[in-house]
Amino acid sequence: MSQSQEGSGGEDRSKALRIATWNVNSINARLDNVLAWLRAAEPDIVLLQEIKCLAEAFPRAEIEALGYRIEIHGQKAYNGVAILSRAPITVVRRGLPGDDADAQARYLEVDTAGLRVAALYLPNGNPLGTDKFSYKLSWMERLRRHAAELVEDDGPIVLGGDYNVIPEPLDCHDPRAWEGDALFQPESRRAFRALLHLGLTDAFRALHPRTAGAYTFWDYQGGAWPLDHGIRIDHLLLSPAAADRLLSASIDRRPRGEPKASDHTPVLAELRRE
DNA sequence: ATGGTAGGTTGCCTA
Repeated sequence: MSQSQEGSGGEDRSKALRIATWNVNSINARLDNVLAWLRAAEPDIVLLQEIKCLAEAFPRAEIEALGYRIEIHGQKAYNGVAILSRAPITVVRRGLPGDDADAQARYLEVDTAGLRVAALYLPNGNPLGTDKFSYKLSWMERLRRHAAELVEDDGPIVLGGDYNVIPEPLDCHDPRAWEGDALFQPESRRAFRALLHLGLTDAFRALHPRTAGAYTFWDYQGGAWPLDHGIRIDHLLLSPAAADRLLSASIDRRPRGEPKASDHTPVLAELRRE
């Protein structure tokens, strides 16, 4: 039997499924950067955060022209998440369950390409001692409860986004500089670990357990990017069935160095196709 | 050193 006869049906079937998350800090301010990156990186699924617009203001046509379907949970000026996929998308829910009074657009969950996928933009939580920090912690508890329900199903799930949590000292240039920050508080880190304890896998850290300097965010202020004073706060968390298919995980630093860059850069994972 | 930069509902809020 010729090897080349096996798997006839196209090279695409053997290529990995590429899923990315990127906080773009306004999709309209970032459109040229996003289009260039989509062409270069060729992801199959992209989770976007901080689109900062309602669905009707999203630059849908330009992104659809590159072959993506789009679903949006938008908000004017603040927050907002979207999911792009080369495969058909079915929306499961807009908004995180657990607080009907919460109007902030930070969560979108869909089925696409045989996966359950959520794009999330976790509250920043600064400054400490305010309702912003308590909102962050209550949002994380809502996420934990919802994720616990999701993982009861044995299917492949990807919960990706801007978690606004530095999981470990290894994930920042100078841990002392972040001591008073909501992103590095013991409560925030404990709530992140509680997600891992549900059986979720941090895709990047699982494959690069000791890699330092693997940042996804560099503040616009203080020369953080040229000094490489970054933090790793954008994460792809995988259910066991998704983690079993994990082939690679990486951070693409190039977009952060482009003109008019977002302060975040994309995180990518490759999953074996079923 | 409570600064600095960037985006949007801009002379203020969020990050």
